[in-house]
Amino acid sequence: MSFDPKPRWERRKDARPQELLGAALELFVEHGFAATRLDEVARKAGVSKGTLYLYFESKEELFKAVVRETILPGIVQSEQLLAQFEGPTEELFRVLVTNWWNMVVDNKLAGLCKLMFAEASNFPDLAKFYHDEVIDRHEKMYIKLLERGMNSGEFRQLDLTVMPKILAAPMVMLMLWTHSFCVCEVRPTSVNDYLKSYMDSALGGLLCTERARS
Amino acid sequence: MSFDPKPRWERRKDARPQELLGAALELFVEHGFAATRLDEVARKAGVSKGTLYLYFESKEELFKAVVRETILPGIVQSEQLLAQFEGPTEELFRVLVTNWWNMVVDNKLAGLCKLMFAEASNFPDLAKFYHDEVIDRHEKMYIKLLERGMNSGEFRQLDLTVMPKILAAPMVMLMLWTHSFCVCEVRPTSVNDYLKSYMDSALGGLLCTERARS
Amino acid sequence: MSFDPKPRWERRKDARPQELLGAALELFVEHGFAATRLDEVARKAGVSKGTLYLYFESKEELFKAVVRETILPGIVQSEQLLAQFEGPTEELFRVLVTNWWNMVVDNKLAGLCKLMFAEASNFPDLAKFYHDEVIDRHEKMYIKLLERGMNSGEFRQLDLTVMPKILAAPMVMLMLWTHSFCVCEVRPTSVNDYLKSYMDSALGGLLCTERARS
Amino acid sequence: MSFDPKPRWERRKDARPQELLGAALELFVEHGFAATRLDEVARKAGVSKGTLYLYFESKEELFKAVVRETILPGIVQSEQLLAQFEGPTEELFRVLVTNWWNMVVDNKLAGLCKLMFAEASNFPDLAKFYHDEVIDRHEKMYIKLLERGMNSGEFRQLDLTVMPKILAAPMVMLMLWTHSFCVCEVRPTSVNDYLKSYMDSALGGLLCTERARS
DNA sequence: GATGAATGAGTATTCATTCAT
DNA sequence: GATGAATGAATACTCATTCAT
Repeated sequence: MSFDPKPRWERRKDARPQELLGAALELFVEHGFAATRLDEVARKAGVSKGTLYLYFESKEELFKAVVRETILPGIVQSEQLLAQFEGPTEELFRVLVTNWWNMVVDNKLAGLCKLMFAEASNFPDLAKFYHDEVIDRHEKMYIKLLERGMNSGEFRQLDLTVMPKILAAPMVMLMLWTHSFCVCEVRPTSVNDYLKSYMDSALGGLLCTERARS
Repeated sequence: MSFDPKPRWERRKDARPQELLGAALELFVEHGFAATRLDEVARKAGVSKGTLYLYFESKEELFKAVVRETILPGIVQSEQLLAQFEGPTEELFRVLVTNWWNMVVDNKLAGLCKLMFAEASNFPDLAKFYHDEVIDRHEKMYIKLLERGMNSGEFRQLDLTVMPKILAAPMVMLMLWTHSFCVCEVRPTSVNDYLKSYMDSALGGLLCTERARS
Repeated sequence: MSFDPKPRWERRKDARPQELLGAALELFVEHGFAATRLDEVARKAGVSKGTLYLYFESKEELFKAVVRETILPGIVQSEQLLAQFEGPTEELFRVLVTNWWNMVVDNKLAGLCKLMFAEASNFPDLAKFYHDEVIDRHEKMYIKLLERGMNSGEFRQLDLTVMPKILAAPMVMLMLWTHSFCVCEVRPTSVNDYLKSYMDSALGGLLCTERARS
Repeated sequence: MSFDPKPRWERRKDARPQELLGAALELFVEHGFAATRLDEVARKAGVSKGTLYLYFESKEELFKAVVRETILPGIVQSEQLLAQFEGPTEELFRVLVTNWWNMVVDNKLAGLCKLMFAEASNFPDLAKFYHDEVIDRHEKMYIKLLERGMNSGEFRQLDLTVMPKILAAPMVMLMLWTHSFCVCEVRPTSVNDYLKSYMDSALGGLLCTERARS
């Protein structure tokens, strides 16, 4: 007969950081940086408040770690897709968009994106990081995409300094949307309809009229 | 006999100083809700801290009042424009967009918009108000605009449940942008170029190919 | 009939700082800097914890204020005495010593002195202040005293770089004593005996005059 | 048959590492009791934090052990010196003083002394120990010294209840000095000059022998 | 024995809110 | 009405102590 005393705590050095980041991610996304209590993060992660400080120097560092750990994996995937795709640029665009949303929908990426917009001005260095590692890389991808289309004659001539932002806007808004005004959304939008109309109208604006006509 | 409709929110004083709301608006936009100190608001408005409480029940109520008071004026102007305009829908679209940005650029509307996205989940009733009074009315305007274009044969057939959001996204993003990642923007975007490309590509997606060709 | 409701608190802008400093002085002297809780200081002063922060920016600033406010008055008095005294230097010495102790005995000066020795290394800038404003001025007084005695032929030639410290030591120790090991003092020393023997031996030394003469 | 007196405090382990006490001594002296982190003590001693608790029940016990272990060796040496010395009492006094400082200067005794004055009121039982084992024994030594001088006719008649304290004061102050206001000492005192003047004036006093005689 | 991850009570500090003046 | 001194609940962070490994 084995006696199984419930230990007061467990040693989980390796698993801890991810558990803490996970709990923090969820709460930061839900309440924002300031309104998230470290007490609550600790409780959600099933540890004591002090344990947080074994792994992160401060609330701010925890926040930064959350952003860094969560954001990067997604961006790499898109970059690979762009590099490897063969076929018409229009299709590549549709693939990228679909893939983007699939990546975003099942983790907290969208919430994190909202969080960054909300807190960027309070954390300039984090904003810099996010800008350089996420926004900028994303824009570079879009530039490559547009250049590909323009070079092949599929797309019309476009202003590459502003089009990436314009093109990405409806996708970013979709992400923000689902974490801000979801609370009061009366007619929940069909994401599939949204994506379809977005891709259609975006391409309508991108494609050469010559081609669009055919 | 005058009809006196009960307003949605109650003016506690007839002479409620706009200075308080003005100071609060600026600081809320600059620092966010949580990081804004009432001390600072009072100082900026040139009153004592206690005075704030003569006019607003709490920090939250002050925030709500700021949003409510500041947001509405803008939306009316656009609605009037839409109702009165005569001429091609394409031109109406360009006028609306230009007007939107002009309205937004010289007051704190853009910052307030960012603030709403950041705080919506913490203030459900405010989110509801914002959704109903701003987002929804804005979407209704866009629906009217699109219907006008579709009815006249200028625009192709569009999904009116999602296109308003998609169409507005680049404008909303422009507003968010200028209050979030401005701190680290290395290549400041030309707003004029942005608006031009936005209108061109949006119309490219909206217009009938037949017309777009000509 | 007057109704006398007990007010939740009283406005005492002018009296507060002294009350706070008084309470803080007593507790700092009793427990040292680190072991003194601001909670307790506030309670002793009859205010809430927050009130402390209306008058002092931090625990450290409170500590500094306590030292500054309490120390200086005493030193001025001794300086005046030295400047005005007429008569033999030996008598001046006895007057200064007696006066010193009288100043010290009825307020918390002695405790503050102990405190400074204990905390000096933790508060370098405060140590500097104390050194310059208290120790140094005190030494200058002793130098004047000794010079006076040497010039008049009353005192023998003395090393003025070290004698002030040596001469003051028994007095300083007496102050420290009463605030450190008082807790375990089995045979309480008679201060009068102490002062008498101190003055006698300081003036005359240990040796028999017969022997000293030879 | 060996007599095994129960020691006043119990060694918990035969091999109780002196390294722990050494590291603790240094840090306690440097930062004071409260500001010394056990983390740091452990790191300096090259052990883990938990290990400290194998040897000492608590931070307080560690502190007490540090004081007890460090203090005693010094005092014995002086006692032996006093018992064995043959020659004039004046010379014995000079030998004792010189020896005292030599003992103190190269270990942390002086720092520990300062520490005791600072913390005595927080550790009454430690204060008692220090008082009985250090201060009292020291005073008894001085009493013997003075009696020796008085009996031999070298010293004049002195109040033995207070003179030991008075006589020791400049030495104690020298120890405190070097660990308190050293941080802001502008004109560093020469210890040799200090000791010389101390011994001279203690023995001879301030007054001219000519005048003292009369 | 030794380790160091985990704990959680404790404390300085902040700031929205109240209310005596 | 206006003020700003006073409040005290709330919270980030620390660190002596414990105990699973």
